[in-house]
Amino acid sequence: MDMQFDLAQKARGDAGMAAMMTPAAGSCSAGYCDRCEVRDQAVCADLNPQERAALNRIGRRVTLQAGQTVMWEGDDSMIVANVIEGTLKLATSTGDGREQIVGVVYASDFIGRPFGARTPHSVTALTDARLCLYPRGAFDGFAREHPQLEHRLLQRTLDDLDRTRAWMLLLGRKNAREKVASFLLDMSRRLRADASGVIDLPLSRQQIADILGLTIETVSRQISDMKRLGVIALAGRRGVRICDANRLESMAEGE
Amino acid sequence: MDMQFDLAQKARGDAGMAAMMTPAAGSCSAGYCDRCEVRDQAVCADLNPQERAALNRIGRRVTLQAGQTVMWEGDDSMIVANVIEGTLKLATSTGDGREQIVGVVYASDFIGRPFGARTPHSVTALTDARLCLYPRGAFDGFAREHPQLEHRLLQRTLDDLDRTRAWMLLLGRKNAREKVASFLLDMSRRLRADASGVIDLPLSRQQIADILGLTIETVSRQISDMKRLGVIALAGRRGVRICDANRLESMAEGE
DNA sequence: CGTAATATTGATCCGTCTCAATGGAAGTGG
DNA sequence: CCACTTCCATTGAGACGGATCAATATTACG
Repeated sequence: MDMQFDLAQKARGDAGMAAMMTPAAGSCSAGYCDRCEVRDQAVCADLNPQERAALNRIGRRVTLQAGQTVMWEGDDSMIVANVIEGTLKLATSTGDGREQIVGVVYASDFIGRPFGARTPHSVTALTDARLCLYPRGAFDGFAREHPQLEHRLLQRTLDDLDRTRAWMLLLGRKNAREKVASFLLDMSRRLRADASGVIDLPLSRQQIADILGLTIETVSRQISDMKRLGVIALAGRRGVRICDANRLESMAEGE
Repeated sequence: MDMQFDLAQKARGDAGMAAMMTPAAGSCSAGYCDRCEVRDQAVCADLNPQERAALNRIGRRVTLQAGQTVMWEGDDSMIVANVIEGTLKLATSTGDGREQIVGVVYASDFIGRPFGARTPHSVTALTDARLCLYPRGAFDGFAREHPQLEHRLLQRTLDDLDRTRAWMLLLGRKNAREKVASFLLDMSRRLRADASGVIDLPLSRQQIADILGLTIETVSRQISDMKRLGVIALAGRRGVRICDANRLESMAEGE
C-alpha cells in the first residue's frame, strides 16, 4: 500500500531542510505498539493486542523534521496519524497570505480529517516529530468496525472542540496583553519546565503572533513589558520562565 | 427520571419573558420520532425503529421561547438535546462580561456536552425553539451501546470543529468589513430567503457583534456602508437582501 | 568570527472602540 | 388609533490600541 503526498516547506518563517519524510523503520510488526510511548493516551489505547496488530498493519511510522508540512489546507484527505513525539501546528490562511494557527498538537494527539473528503487546514511540524501514519480510507474502515476506537476519537474531538471554542473568546474579545498572558499560561500547562523552571517554547514569535491574531511586533512588545515588570524572565529566543504566575493569571483575565 | 436545570434570562439584550421551559406533550411514545421533522438529519437518523423507540423513552420534547437559556457555561453537564426547530447561540464570556458567541445552531443540530462533566458554554434560544432533550448520563449510556449513533455524533463533531476552526481565521485575521461580509454570506447559505430575496436574521446587531468580535457600532457602520454601496438592502431591523453577491464575496476575502 | 535569521525597539498611522447624541421601530396604555 | 415609552440601531467626534514601516540588536549557526 503506497501513498503519495506532497511535502514541502511553508513560504514564510519555517525555513530550511527540504528533507523527505522518512519511514522510521522496516516492516509493520505489532511490536511497534508494544513499545509505543503514547499507547495509553492515543486513540488506539482501548484496542486489544490483536486489534492493535491489525491497525498496525495498515499504518507505518514516519519521522518529520521541523518545518516539514504533512498536509495542506484544501487537499484531498488522504492520510491521518497519531503523533508519537513532537509538536505540530494546524493552520489556515486567507487568499492574500494572512495566516491563523488554529491548533497546536502534541504527543498522543490525532491529526488529519477522518470521514471527510478534504483536509481543512495544513499540518506542519514545529519540532522534529514522529508520526504513526494511516491511509485515511483504511483507517476509516477500521474505525467503523471498532467502536472503542471511534469512541476515543469522539472524546478527543469533543475536547478539541471545547478547547477551540475557548480560544475563540481569546481571539474575539481579549486585548494583546491578555492574549499573550493566556498563551504563556497555556504553554506552561502543556509543556514541562526544566530544572530551572524554564519552558522551551516550540514556537517562534511569528508563530505566537499567528496563534493570537497579532503581529510579531505586538507580541514582542508585550513579552518585553512582562519581562520589565518581572512577571516572566527570558532565556534565549525560545526560553521563558514564569516568575509570578498569579500576576500572569490576572493579566490573562484583564486587570 | 426527573431532571432539574436552571432556566433564566441573559442579563444583556435578551430581554423579557421569564416563562418556564415547557414539556411539549404528554408521554414518550415512539410516535414522536415517526413524525419528527429532523429525523433524517439528526444524530439518531441511522437508528432502526426499535432503537429509536428506546432512545425516545429516555428523552422528552420541550419548547423554548426566544431569550431562554438552556444551559450555562461551567455548569455540570446534565442534559444534551437535538434541535427540532429554531435557532440557538452558544456563548462564552470573560470574567468582566465580554461575550463571544462560539456557535449558532439550527434545526437538526445537536447541543450539549456528551461524555464530559462540564458544559463549556451557555446555550440560549435566539428564536422560539423546540428541542428533543435527554439526560446526559442516559444518553451517554445509550450512545455507547449504539455505534451508529456515536458515528453520527462523531461526524457532526468533526464538521463542527472544521467550521469553528475556519471561524478562527475570521476572528484572528480579518478586519471589520471582511468579518461582516463573511457573516452575511454565511447567513445567506444557512437561511432560506423569502420570495423577495430577503433573509430574516435570527440575530440582533449586538449578537452579530458578539459573533464577529466587534462592537455594535462597528457592525452598524459596516452594514450602513454596504447599503450605501448597493451591495445589500435592508428591510426592517432583521431583514437583509443581498443585491450583489459577487461584490460581497470579494469583500469577505479582502479587496 | 562572520553571517543570516529572528527578535526588539522606535515613530507614526489607521481602524476600531468608546462615549454621546439622535433616529426609528415595536409595543403599551389611555 | 395615536401618543408615549422603551428598546434597538444609527451616526458623529475623539481617543487609543495595535498595525505598519523602519532601524537596530541579539541569537544561532556555519
